[in-house]
Amino acid sequence: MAKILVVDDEPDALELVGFNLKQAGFEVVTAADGAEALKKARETAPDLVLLDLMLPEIDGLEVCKALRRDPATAPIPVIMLTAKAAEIDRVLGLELGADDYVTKPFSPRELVLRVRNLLKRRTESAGQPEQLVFGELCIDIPRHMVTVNRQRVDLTATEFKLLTTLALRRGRVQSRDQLLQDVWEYDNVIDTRTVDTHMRRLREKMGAAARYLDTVRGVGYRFVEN
Amino acid sequence: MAKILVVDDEPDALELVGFNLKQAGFEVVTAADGAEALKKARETAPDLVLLDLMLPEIDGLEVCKALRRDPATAPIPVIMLTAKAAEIDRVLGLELGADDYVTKPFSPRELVLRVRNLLKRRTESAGQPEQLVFGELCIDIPRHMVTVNRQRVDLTATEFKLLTTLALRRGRVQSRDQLLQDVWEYDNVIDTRTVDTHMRRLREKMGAAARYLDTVRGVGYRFVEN
DNA sequence: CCGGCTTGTCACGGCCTTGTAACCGAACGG
DNA sequence: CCGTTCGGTTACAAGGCCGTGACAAGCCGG
Repeated sequence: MAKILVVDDEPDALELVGFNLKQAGFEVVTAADGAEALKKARETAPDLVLLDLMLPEIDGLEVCKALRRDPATAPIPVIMLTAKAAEIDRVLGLELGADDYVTKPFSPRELVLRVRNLLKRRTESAGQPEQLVFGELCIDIPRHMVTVNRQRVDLTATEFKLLTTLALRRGRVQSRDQLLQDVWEYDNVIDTRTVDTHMRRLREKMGAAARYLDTVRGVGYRFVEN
Repeated sequence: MAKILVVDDEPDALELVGFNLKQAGFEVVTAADGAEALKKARETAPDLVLLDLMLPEIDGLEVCKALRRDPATAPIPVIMLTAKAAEIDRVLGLELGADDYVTKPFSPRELVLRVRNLLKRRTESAGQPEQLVFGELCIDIPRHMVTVNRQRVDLTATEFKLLTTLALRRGRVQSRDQLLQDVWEYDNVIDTRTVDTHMRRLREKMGAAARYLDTVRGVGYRFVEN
């Protein structure tokens, strides 16, 4: 699902938070101090950072500021973890760029809820188009529905994901390996020829609209407009 | 249908507006000055106020402001009636809380149209609809009641929430995880197959109306209209 | 304290999806 | 013009997904 960097100097807290997030289906990366946090934030490109306010050496607020200064990590939302519920700290944290805060002790539910909310807000405001229309072809992502000439086309889950992945990166050629990563999600046990079979099934089902699916010999596939 | 309070000091105008609104099927209450308007607004709880800008003693703008100050009348939409088309007045009126304005002389059609539009906007923006009707299926959210072909269907709390969650996001496919989040509220201990069991129970109870509950293999469930 | 209702889990089975292998035509390079 | 490589096509077996029935634990009213 989403990758989360958890920063806390107490191993117990790290363990607890990590466990709950993993339970909720998140991928978890940890860091024990500010320097490590900044390093891992750049290296692993997490979708969200859970940052303890109280850290040795570098303060949590400093880490937050540093994250914001680095263009590579600036857009990553930060949730501050703090034991003090003091309003000053909250405001300060928000002013310094934290997107939300949770006070210790927190319930796992609350934590997961905050994380999910923040991620949802981000992805929503990132605003991927919900509907892709190319001539007679219409792809409605939330409805999981594809039509060609107003006629419904029945696609399986994998076929749909393959089509949308190509359509969202239209124009750009995607290698089979790339597609396996995006559509099959890092299941690199899978043969690259599998992609070909799925492309064939897609083309067969899409009839006239198959012309949007272009093969680039020796490289991969691409979605062509027009 | 809806109750409308018309405020104007000229009896002729009152008569004219009242007649047209009644013709259009509205219930009409009248007031000849600001004091009476405020009194009747509190007493009769109209769905909308049609307010002349030029009033003796208390100005229309003052009446509008007063309506907004009183919590009992604050949410009622106000349409301002004015002879001067001056932009300043319009902005002022809107800033002071009027929701729309109509300039005199106005056509009855225009007036009724504005009233209808404003009422529609209000009920729509009042957030979620209270009743969802799809052919033979009727879901009454505040009453926690579902009927199919005018026949009551007895749903448990979970079943009802599952149905309304799907119906409110109708069209969109919801993954099992998403449904667990929305219906079971972040109790992430629960098995995703539980959703299937509840869907089965829902379908069983809903008889003919089960056709609205659509399975999207490999993805989740969705509520389909028609 | 009992009995019924709600609710989460599990096992079973059919069907569809899906990954892979084999075959073959097309493209490409020399 | 031929050989090689790449990708389209076909067929198939394994496995996943989901509907279904059954069941036990929890909860609540009587």
